[in-house]
Amino acid sequence: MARFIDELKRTHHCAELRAADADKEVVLFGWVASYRDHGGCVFVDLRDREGITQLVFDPELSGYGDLPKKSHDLAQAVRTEWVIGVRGVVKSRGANKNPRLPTGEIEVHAIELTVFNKADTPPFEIKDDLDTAEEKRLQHRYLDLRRAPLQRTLRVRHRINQVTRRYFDEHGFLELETPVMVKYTPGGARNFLVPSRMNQGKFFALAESPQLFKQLYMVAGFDKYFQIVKCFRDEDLRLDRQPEFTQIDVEMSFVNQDDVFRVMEGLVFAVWKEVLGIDLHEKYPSGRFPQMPFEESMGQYGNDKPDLRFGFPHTDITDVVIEHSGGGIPFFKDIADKFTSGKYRRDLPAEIVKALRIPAEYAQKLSRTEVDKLEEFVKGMGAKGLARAKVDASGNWTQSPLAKSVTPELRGAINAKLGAKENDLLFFQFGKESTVQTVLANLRVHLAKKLGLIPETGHGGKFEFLWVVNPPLFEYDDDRKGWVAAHHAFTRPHDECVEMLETDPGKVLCYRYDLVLNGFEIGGGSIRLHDPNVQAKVFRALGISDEEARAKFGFLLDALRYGAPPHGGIAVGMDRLTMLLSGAESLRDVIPYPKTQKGTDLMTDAPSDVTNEQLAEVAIRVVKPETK
RNA sequence: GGGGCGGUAGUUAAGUUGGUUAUAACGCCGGCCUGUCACGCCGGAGGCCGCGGGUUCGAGUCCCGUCCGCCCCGCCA
Repeated sequence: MARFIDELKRTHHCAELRAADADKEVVLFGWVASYRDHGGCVFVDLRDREGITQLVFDPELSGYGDLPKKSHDLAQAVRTEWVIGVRGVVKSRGANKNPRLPTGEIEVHAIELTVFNKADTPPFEIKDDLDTAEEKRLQHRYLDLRRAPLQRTLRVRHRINQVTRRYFDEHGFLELETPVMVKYTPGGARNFLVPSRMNQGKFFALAESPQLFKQLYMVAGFDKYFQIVKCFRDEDLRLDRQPEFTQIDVEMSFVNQDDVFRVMEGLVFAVWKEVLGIDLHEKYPSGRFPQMPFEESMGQYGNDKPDLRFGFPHTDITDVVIEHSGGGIPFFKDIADKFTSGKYRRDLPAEIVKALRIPAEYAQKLSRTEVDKLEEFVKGMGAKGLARAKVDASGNWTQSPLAKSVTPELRGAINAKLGAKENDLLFFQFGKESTVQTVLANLRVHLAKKLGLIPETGHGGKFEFLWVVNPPLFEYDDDRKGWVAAHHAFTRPHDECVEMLETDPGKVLCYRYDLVLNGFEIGGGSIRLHDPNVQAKVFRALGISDEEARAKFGFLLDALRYGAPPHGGIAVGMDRLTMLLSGAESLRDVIPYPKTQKGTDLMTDAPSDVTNEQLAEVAIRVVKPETK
């Protein structure tokens, strides 16, 4: 029988003891966060997942177990990150309280010590405000996770999971599972492939989402489903994108878009209340989040996930430029001519001109050098340059490459459309629509950060929720010169748009929606197509033949014919939600064991080579890339 | 696939126009100290300057290549 653990059980955790516990005999287990050797006595900060308790090794009291009696030897009793157990007596600290610790009123005078395990000096200190490179932290993630900030974050994840389960259970949802190993389906995100040993030469895909299976649950009559589920996408990583991530996945029958919104708003309100203690009713008294049409979002913010914590909307001035035949500016004239000659159409992707107005009060905070540097910033995103203009008292443009050539008429019209006033700063982007949108969307956020307009997230943070609604069902694919599904081919078009499926597919709007928080898309979903006739029309508009549809989605199409209820749902990015809720700056800070930007795990060194024998079992031969 | 930033003791950084012994702080080790809690004081150890090649009398520093990490575009909801 070991003395500690077998005989001496832990009585308290390290954030538990208070003045009222004075004179109790206690047993604590934990890690040595730090020690302070005062020659006679030694102070030790003992840490577990709950907090810190100060231990005192005093030669007057000690002498049992691993705790030496002589003061000189006490100094050697423990080292940082050793795992120890202590039996001792709780004592008030009297005048020596530490107000910064919850347990600061007391300390535990150690009588008996055991060293469960010694520890090598860690590669970085286990402290809250660490500035060690993320690369080093990921190599020793178990040590990084020992730090309080990450422990707090994972507790937030835990809370979100618990609140989610309780919320959906109370609202009549069933938590049902779906396969991770699924049939490969083309389109959408790239799948991770899993070779089948028993069916050599064939492959499973890791599910990029439970999409089809949750719809089949609806056909089966389960009515309300949810799942907290891992999903996998073999795409390049970003700050807010990991190849393996968690979704709160939801599907409901007999609902419209607004019904889905209400359920999800209820969940978000519950999570904010229980995790952050924030009542979102103060900001959203109706319990509802605002909604914005997709088109408006693209027009004003250049993307479908606007950060509404600050202003700076864009303005599309293509029409103004066309009206003035380019207004003396060669690049503008070139674009205007293509429209007047009929080469470009306003209803198809083309070249556009957009402007971003920074009001004088903010513009004056930007130095000329800073504004010059923006040129490099936008070039990194594919922009050819960044035309700008400072507006003077009489509406003239200064500090601008456009100032000399622009006609007073166009300048006046643009000023009027933008509401430009003295000392405002105008930025212009023109060219391919998608590039202009991306560049200005990022420039808008970049400037807001530079100007300090983006407040802290997390506790006490500012939260701006938004539903982006009614996007087009199709988007134009310039390479294929045709319409392709903007999301997937099973989103329900607005009823009044159904007849335009054949005549004017670009104008067809659909019941698809994204939940946006502070510039991040934290959820997305749609009302699904349950009517086989409309489904057939959508396939036709996409140029998908019956055979092709059958080959790709046969089982779903079959299912829809056997009595599919009207249904719809949504998936919330649980990791992003945690990131925004906890104020973390990266998804990697809220995922316990994340991948690097190259999709590798620095701790386990995955992915790794496998043997030829392993490959032979699954009938795979590695063909080395040709050497140059 | 493309653009940008970075890699120097265990960690974070400094390192001049190329110049002889590569600095500092924290950490670590040893000594002293009974009220610290970022303890204090004294001393010490610790370097493949990411890797490979080149230029040069001489490279942490300049050039070429390459690997790794991060941010962005493409891609992806």
